[in-house]
Amino acid sequence: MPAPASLPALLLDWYDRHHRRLPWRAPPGGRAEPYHVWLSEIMLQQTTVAAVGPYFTRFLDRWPNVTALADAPIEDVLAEWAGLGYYARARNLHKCATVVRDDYAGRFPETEEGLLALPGIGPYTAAAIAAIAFDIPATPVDGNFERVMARMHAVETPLPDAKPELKQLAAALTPEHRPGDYAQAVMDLGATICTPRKPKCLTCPWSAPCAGRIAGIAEELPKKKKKAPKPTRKGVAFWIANGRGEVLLRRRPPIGLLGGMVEIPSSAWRKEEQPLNRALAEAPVRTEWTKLPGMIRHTFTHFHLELEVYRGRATGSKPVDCFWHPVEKIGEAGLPSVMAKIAKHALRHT
DNA sequence: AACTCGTGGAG
DNA sequence: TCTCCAAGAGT
Repeated sequence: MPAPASLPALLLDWYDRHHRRLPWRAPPGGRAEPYHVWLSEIMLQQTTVAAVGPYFTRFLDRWPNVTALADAPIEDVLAEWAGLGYYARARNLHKCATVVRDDYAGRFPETEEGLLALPGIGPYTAAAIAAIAFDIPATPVDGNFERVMARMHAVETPLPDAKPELKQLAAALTPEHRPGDYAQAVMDLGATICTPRKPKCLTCPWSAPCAGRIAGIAEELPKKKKKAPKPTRKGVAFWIANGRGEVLLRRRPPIGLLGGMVEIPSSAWRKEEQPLNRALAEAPVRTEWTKLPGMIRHTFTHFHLELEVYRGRATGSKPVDCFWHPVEKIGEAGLPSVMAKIAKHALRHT
């Protein structure tokens, strides 16, 4: 009578039969490039595989290695990242590339601790790169890992309080053999079988030993604390054209919300409705304004935004902190999504 | 420790 | 429409 397969072995067997071919994964039998693993893991932070795909391909096409990325102007990196969100990732991505170029001769450090010290690389990403690129038995505990462990061990403590316990349970299970494939297997399991809603326990390779399934509470796990409701902020955006088919844009301050990104100038975004003349006084130029119909609605991580759009023409010199950009090339301006939404709305009413 | 920081798809 | 949420990190 053969001994029952270990949990990791069970999952690796499932992974070998079901794993998805993704642009950043090495072909079967091949070795994953640290640069590819790093770039994909940064992009995948709080971001879906579907959203990352085209960005990863474009970055790799434009900057085929970490030194090329480090040599690029930060403005180019931010423009290429536009639309993917969480722009501090792009700022830290470029900073990290320069550190790897200048302090590590263009090669990523091959230890979890070394990776953890780099900008934009936290506990999850350091473990992911270590395991996937360097075959180190590290445990990258992401949302998938937490959900799978909470169910497997029927942990009823709500997140985020349960994080230390879930991390410990995950680490105790990490195999010495194929740790990178194992980590990706757990994440694939969480993404396709052990999903937040309606987990497919009938086809799960870990169904038999799963305490959450046995107790009939798998779908209720992990428990989470309730989130605070999002407030709404309001403002006025300014679509300002000149006589040469150009629109006035501006670069935001280098930190904070949309830090370093190109924007369509707007008034401050306030919690309360503001008098129109106060908002217009915050425009980068003084001119005659036409209110465009409708409104822009956009939701950020922690607040809703409502923007009215006013169109105007600039005749004099441009404000010092702004620049002109051809309207027909607005798609290449590197606008974050909320700004692209404003531009689309303005062009529809021009 | 709690808060900030985007976006688009799913239900 | 509205909430949830996806391979988290920095402060």
